[in-house]
Amino acid sequence: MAKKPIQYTEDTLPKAYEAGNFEESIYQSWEKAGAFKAKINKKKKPFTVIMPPPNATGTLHLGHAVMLALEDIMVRYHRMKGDSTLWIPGTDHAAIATQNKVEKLLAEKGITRHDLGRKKFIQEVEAFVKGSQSTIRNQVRKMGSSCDWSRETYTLDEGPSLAVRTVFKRMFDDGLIYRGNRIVNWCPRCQSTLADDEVKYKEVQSKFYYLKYGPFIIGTARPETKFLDKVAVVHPDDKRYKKYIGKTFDVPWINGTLQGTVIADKASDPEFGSGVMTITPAHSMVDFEIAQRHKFEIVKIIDEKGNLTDAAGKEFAGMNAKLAREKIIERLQEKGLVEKIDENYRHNLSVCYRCDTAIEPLTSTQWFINVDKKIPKRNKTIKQLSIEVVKNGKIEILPEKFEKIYTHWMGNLHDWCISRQIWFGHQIPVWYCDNCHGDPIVSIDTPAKCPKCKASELTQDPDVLDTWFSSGLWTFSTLGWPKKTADLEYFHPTSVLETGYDILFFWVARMIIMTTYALDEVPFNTVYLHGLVRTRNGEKMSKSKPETCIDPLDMISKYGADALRLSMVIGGGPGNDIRLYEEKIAGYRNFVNKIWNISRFILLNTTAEERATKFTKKLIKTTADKWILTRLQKVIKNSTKLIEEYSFSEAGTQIYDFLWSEMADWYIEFSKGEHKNSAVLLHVLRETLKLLHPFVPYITEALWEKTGSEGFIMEQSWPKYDATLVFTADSKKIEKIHMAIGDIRKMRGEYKIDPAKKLRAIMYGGALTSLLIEKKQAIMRLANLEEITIEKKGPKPEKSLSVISGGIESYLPLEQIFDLQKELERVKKEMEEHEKQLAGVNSRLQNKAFMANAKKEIVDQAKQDAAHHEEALAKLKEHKASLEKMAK
RNA sequence: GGACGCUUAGCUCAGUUGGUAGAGCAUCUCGUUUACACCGAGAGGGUCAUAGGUUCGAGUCCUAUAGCGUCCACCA
Repeated sequence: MAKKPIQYTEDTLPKAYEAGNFEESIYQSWEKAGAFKAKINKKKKPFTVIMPPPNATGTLHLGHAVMLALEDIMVRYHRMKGDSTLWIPGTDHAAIATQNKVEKLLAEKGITRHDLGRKKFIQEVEAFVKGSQSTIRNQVRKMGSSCDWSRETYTLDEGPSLAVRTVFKRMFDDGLIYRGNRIVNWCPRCQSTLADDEVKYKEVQSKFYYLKYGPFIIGTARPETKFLDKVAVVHPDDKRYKKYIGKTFDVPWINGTLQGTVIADKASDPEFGSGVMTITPAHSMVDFEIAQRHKFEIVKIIDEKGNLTDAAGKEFAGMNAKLAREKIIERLQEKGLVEKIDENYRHNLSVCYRCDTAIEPLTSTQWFINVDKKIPKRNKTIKQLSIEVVKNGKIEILPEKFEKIYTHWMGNLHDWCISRQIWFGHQIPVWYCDNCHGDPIVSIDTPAKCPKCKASELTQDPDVLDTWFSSGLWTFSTLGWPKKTADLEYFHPTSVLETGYDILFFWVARMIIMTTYALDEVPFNTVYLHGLVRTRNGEKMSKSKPETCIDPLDMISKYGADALRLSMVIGGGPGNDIRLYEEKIAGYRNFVNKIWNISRFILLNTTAEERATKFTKKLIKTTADKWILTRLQKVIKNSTKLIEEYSFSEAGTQIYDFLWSEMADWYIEFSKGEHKNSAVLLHVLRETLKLLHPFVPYITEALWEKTGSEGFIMEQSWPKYDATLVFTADSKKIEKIHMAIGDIRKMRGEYKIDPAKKLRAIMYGGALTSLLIEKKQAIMRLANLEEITIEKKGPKPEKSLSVISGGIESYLPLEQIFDLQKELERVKKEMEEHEKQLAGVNSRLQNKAFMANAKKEIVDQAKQDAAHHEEALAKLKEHKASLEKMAK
């Protein structure tokens, strides 16, 4: 760091704070000093946050920026509070997303992954990841994130990979992971399964066909799946069809005649269409479940490529299912089986959330996690465990409303399909024996030979795991599990998980599932969910509309990371979306600059010796000193409480208001006069910088150094509320002085007195007279007076403007001004205001019910208010009379 | 279809257990006084979405309605 100058001058301190000149070097010196490094200290409480790992190949967007800002606030606050604080950064391999990206790059060269083969393709992906990983790391640094880089983890690192295989093996042994032929969401483009929540819906318009099915009319949007619909389902209570239940009959159908059976099941909605539906178990989730309940045969009609199977009959087999639709309808029409076709059917089409391709539900042999099976020895399902920890408060979700949403989602969770037919990711730790084709071999390490036939020709399952499987282990796989590390023992469960509410199900729920299962421990105690960043008009920022997007990196270089952080944190709460626009960021840049200039004033007006002197109570001198110290205690108390409650916005706002409206607008103004007290100026500044540090780490660190303070501000202790620095009575006196100055300013403004004109004033201060005398210079300067007469009390000066508030009477002799009429108007207006207020208060005081029911403090306050207004009115009345007399 | 949230000054939002509405930006007027024009002083601007109810008293609690939004489920 730069050498501390003995005395600052206008030249050594620039007028404006240029974030770009400070941020990088400050971050480097923190990192170099090891200030982010967490240390285990059993005497201290741990505070642990794991960073939701950005995609290794991504770039920083506003979602990351909000996340980093909020997490850094929590982390810096706890570090200053003295907790052993750990924030682990990391990156995610993001299986499908990354593979798609690399495939796209290869496609530009006309290569497919199959041309390369698995091994070479993975090398290609890994090279790509290595190249772009450093980008996101540096961008995370730019935000000022104080995370422990020595513990950085990548989801494909050896540690997390071992954790993945270990959990897989254990779940398999516990019978929770199984391989089964079940219906899954299949993306024909990605050629892979998707989890239920990776499916999105898109409204489309299509044809809807009404077909004659034996004695019934059935409706469908997808006739190409209906070849083998042998079962018609009616609602058990539907009187129209009761007589058919259990009957079988011949149905003329696409390829000849089928034998149809009618069954009853509540899944059929009597209100919808004709109230009869046929089922296609292999290609509809609902139908699959009905078929399972009734143990019907499940035949695949469409294969993984989207083509019709042999089950469609010779004529149709091998055709693309969608293209075959018209042909099938033609066939049905020939047979007179088409009742009618609705051309304008609107419905939701399920599509892949990655590539927007229509999902084909189909049956396939995949790996699943059974969510409804009891865990051996624990006698509970993972679903039950996951619901329980939220219900009993071991995990608190903020905002609270998401607890309900979470519980509902978890309650309806189906078995989780975890295998993906892609190459990039954690390959499933299962091997098949090429010799005896026995049971799958599940193993943490690559097995040498088949345990059954001892053959060494083993083939590993080609599939990889859903990326959320490894993310689900993230709180403990980053800490070394399955090894019993000191980190794991000390830092787990983590304290807060902070992330966007859009990945509550994808990730947060998965972490709860996996951690309660594997560790019998919650992954975190609190979940803080932030909202989406939107444009000024509330639109989503989307990459497809670049004009709506704000690039956080642009904003950092333009306004500084501190300003960007504030603009995303202030005005937002948990779960609420944040509207962000450039003027807002500029506004907080102005505040950051204000911090700079407050400090600049103090630095220019103090000596190096003063800066080296420790603050003690003996150095308190004036009433104003006591006032600012009292206000400081209040803001320390409030902001601490608010941060503890996760109300970062309100905490930040209070510190902001304190510094700007109290410290700068009043205390510094007072300090320009005869009562400058360097010790208090410096003390309040230092304490406020500490309070601000979690929000705006860079400028506070820069100024900490300039004030000649020891060490880093990020390593200082969080300010403590000190009741001995609270001076309530003196504090109130100062506020009355503020009011009196405000009154004179208002009179000048309303009366349109030339602002440059210095006035003469008379003030009667009553009990505050001595303080008025003490602050005489300041009052003259702030109200722009050339002469002031201060008395305890006295007769109302003839021919003068007057205002009374807080027990101080202020008069501006009128010969300086000329417009009597205006002053009369103003006095009338002021009287009206007092009368209005008085009427309100009196109506309450005269209300017997109010007097009987309201709390004592409220009644007392009302009485005081009434007295105050009455007194003011009396004085104003007198003043008005004299004005009227003059006017005549 | 189910659940939830929002509606407060022109804009973005605060408003703590019910006590009579606030901030920032924008607008208007004025201003170079020991930091800051990325600033200072002052002003205007709200029947707190609507209609009922509880209460001495409702922006705040309850009910209904409207508009907007989000999530879940997807209907063959």
